[in-house]
Amino acid sequence: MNEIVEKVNALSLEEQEAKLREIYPEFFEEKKTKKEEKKGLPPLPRAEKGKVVTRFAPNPDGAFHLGNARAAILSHEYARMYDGKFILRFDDTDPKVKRPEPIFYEWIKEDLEWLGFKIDEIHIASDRLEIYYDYAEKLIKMGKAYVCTCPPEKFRELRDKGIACPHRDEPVEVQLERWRKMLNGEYKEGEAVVRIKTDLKHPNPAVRDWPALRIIDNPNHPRTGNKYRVWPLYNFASAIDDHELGVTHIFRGQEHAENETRQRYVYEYLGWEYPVTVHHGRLSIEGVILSKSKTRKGIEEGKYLGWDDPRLGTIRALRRRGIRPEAIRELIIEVGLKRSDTTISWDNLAAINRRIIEPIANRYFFVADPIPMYIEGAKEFVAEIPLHPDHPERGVRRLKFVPGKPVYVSKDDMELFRPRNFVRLKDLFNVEILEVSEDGIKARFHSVDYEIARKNRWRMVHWVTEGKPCEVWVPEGEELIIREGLLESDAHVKVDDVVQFERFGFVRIDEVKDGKVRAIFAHK
RNA sequence: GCCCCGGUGGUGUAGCCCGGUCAAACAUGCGGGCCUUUCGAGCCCGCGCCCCGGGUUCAAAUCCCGGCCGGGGCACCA
Repeated sequence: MNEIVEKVNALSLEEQEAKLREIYPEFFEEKKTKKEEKKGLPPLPRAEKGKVVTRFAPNPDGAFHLGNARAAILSHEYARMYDGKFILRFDDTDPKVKRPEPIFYEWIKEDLEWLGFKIDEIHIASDRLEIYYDYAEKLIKMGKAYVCTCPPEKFRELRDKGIACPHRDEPVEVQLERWRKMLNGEYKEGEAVVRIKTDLKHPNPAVRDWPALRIIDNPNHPRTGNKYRVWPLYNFASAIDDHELGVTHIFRGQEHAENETRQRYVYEYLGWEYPVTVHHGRLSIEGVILSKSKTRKGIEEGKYLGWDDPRLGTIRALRRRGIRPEAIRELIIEVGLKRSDTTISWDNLAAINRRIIEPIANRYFFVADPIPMYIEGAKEFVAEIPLHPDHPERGVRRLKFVPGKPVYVSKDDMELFRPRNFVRLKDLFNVEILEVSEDGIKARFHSVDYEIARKNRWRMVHWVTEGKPCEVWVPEGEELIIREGLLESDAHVKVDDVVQFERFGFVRIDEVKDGKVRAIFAHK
């Protein structure tokens, strides 16, 4: 053996390769295909073209955010990749703790569509309660489920010891009677629960005889009101529906990994095949709160302006900032289906987004915190500046300089305005700074030629003459900074435009009202 | 405490299943240069990583064992 290895090692790499080609040509074939698979998402196990069915099952108790987007985008992406079907299923079976709200059913659908999803089917769990009841009854009849009336603490105690609760092994007729009492309202909330039988000695106590349906006295559910008092829990409704709707592949966060173990019992009892599951890690974005409960609290306390507050990580907030759906999609695909948690940085998302919006965003001058600059010795001049430097065909904006009237420059450039410094007003002319005071800047016309500024390495600033009022909201962590300023008057922007304020950053126009513009900062 | 799952540059991912082509690739970031009427974009150069310790092997980021660190679950929530 060693001898052979010695021999092989004695050969040069080329010789080894040549020999290998001779005796095992397939080796090289395999490598080629491996390389090609690298782009985009990896192939899905047990997936057949035309037969893949995926679903996204959010609880409509809050707005859709970047964290949820991972499961949603992966599900949709694979459905398309395999010419399959993508289902949106609202998991609204908790009218109490995680109470659904009507508006979120709409918003989630809208947000998915904005992301470019084609939704093949929509199902709502609260419409399907009777299906769950049928299966519950079926499982009870099979002796695979029972009605437990132990107080929760009592049950937990027994469960941890691996002991059956007193109701577990009672005859089916007794179970059915109790099941009817649950449905009839003869038990109050908390008095009875349907449990799925599992291995009582399962190493993980959390999976032992898990609860499948419980009672809620006054559900006042936004869709079904008080029609139903018995509600399925997540694991039960989800297990039934994934099979009923023909789901073949499930994408969900790793926090659900143990739920798979639980749900498999139902599949085993009913003789169903469990879908292929992919558990991915949690996705968060640097410095942004995604948690629905924290977001809701912040809104209630008045800290945030709403679910689309630009500081938030909801899809609506990102959209409002000028993040494009393709950028979000690209980001999620890049992060892929890794099981570990990932915290992506704003830089990362911004870089992807910038590449997408840079070619479409027209350029304008926005002067934040304007300071007047009085220029002596200059003649009237109209600056004609392309809307986009790489696309002259889009036309120009015109900014007119009138002698005797000041131009406005930004306080952000203050360090450049020192007496005897030279600066170029971009696309206008070069000036020498004479004096800086509280009232403004005094400057003297120097020359028109750009080459002069370039050769002397004079810095360039943007400016406006008579701008229109404009404010830019700049989210910075928990803060929302409002920059007041002037937007060049020839900027014909409308709501939803994504533009670049030169030397300031990319923004999305959020509102144009009474001649005043509000923009939201996306990124540099 | 019990039960899962992870750990590759500052950040995100590829490679791990099937050990050698990996002194590790791509993107972003940072530093520098070129170019350019945006200290923008683009182009070029540079910086920087296999959690630790053992083991198996001619050969380990890759396989095995142990540790450390991180995440998740242990709800009549989803």
